[in-house]
Amino acid sequence: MAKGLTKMEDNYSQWYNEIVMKADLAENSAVRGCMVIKPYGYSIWEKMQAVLDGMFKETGHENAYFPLFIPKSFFSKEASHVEGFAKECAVVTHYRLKTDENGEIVVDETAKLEEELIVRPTSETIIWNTYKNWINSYRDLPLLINQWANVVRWEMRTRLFLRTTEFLWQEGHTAHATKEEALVETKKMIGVYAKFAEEYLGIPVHIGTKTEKERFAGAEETYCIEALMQDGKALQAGTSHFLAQNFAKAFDVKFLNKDNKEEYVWATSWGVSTRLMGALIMAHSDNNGLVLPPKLAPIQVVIVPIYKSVEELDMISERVENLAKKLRAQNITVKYDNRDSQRPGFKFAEWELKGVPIRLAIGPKDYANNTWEVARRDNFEKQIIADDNILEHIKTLLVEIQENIHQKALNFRTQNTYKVDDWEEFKNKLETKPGFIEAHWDGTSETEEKIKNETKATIRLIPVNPVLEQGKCIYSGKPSNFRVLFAKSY
RNA sequence: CGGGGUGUAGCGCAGUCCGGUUAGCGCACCUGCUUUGGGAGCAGGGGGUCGGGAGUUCGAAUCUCUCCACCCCGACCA
Repeated sequence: MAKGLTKMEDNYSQWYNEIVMKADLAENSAVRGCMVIKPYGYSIWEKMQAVLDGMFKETGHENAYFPLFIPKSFFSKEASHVEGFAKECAVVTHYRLKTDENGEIVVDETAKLEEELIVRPTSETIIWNTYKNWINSYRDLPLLINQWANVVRWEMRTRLFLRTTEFLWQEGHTAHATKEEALVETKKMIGVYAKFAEEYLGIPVHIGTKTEKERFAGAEETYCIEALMQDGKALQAGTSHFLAQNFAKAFDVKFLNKDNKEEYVWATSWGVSTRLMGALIMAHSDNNGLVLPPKLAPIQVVIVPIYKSVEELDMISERVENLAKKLRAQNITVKYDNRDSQRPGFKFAEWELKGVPIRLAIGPKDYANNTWEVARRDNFEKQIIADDNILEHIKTLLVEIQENIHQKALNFRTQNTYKVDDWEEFKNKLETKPGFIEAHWDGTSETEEKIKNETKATIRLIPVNPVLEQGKCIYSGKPSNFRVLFAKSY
């Protein structure tokens, strides 16, 4: 058991916070609600970015960059959009400081902005204002743009990675000639997110649409992926919105079609954020610390030497460097932990805390026998492997660990997903064994609201292709044709 | 933003109620020696705006006011 790490079953949120900090992923900063992402944590984010960026480009998107500031007036152009974000905006009102008579630095009241600038909470408005100039003809469409950026949402309560005032994300903003094409894009991108979650994060996700209440401000349809965390709460891991012609109308973005007729452009937007870091931590980690899927681990293999003398270390180091070179040639990231200041046991514990998938140890015995001790982070199994086979073994093992992590998460989700048809059981499950609940719903916002108020559970999503079956709404008893997915959520 | 809690060395804490030597302890850090197959031992050493500001007092980590930050529970949200 890791020293000083709170157990997940004793206090889940404390366990989470400790992993984030002890594994050197991030820490709180001097600014309320804003975190410092530390190098180890940031390198995981960089890996996520690289993979996602590649997937966006494969699907025809290009990167661009739009301003951090948005004129206040832009927000009022789309009614539901402003309503959704107004309560959590940072506003820039002045552009100068001065030293007052007491030598204090104060805001120079004479330097007041004519129109306040909003620090973007999301970029639909500034982007659609720009698209107006870019789009004239159907030949300019589709316009497939993504931007990597930081955004600010002034949340009341923040948590490292899960909800910070400033966060990093990507936001795709596409423009299309037809509704059908925009809908295809919306679904395509939620598919990209789901593939990324399953294959890279190793997190199984459900795909579906949000209810009207939970929909993005300004969207006509919101697709989402939802994942289950180890405390039985759901986490929205990515969203893709069909914005219809709402923003085109708000910003007057029209194009001439082949028949020389003016039409409004159809829009989508989609995003994932550093919240994925939170998902990654909460989905896989254990009481020994972080567990990273090999595909996203900054260090895939760590090598710890065991020695008694400098001569012994030199001998071992030569063999280690030899293997490290071969591993790097296969694009496997290796860390040789030859610090003399720490003993092996300390290093073992530390690299487990940091989630490194594979640990190799080599001491005099292994050196003499031409072997390596191989330990996996996901299930703690140890094996002695001959030097001749070590390269192939590691390659296979990395694949195996990636799969095993995903499988474990999938098993967990299966064991914590319940079909419930009785209201009392519904409430009881949420209190005693939270997880996903598949239940019938009458399709009304009133019922959704009442269920939320009485149980804290929300409809996470409406399945894309629901299994049709006759049933009765868990709350109202009214008829329903399929089940929706309920859970308590982050 | 409402309720509760916390803030003393890099980390974890004692001291605060009841003001009074030079503010302690453990881990970490530095030096040396011995060690090294699951979080080493001994010896020596360095490090403090007691969260910030103002006030009460001969004297404040301790009392008062105020501001800030963090944690937990709600409401809001990715």
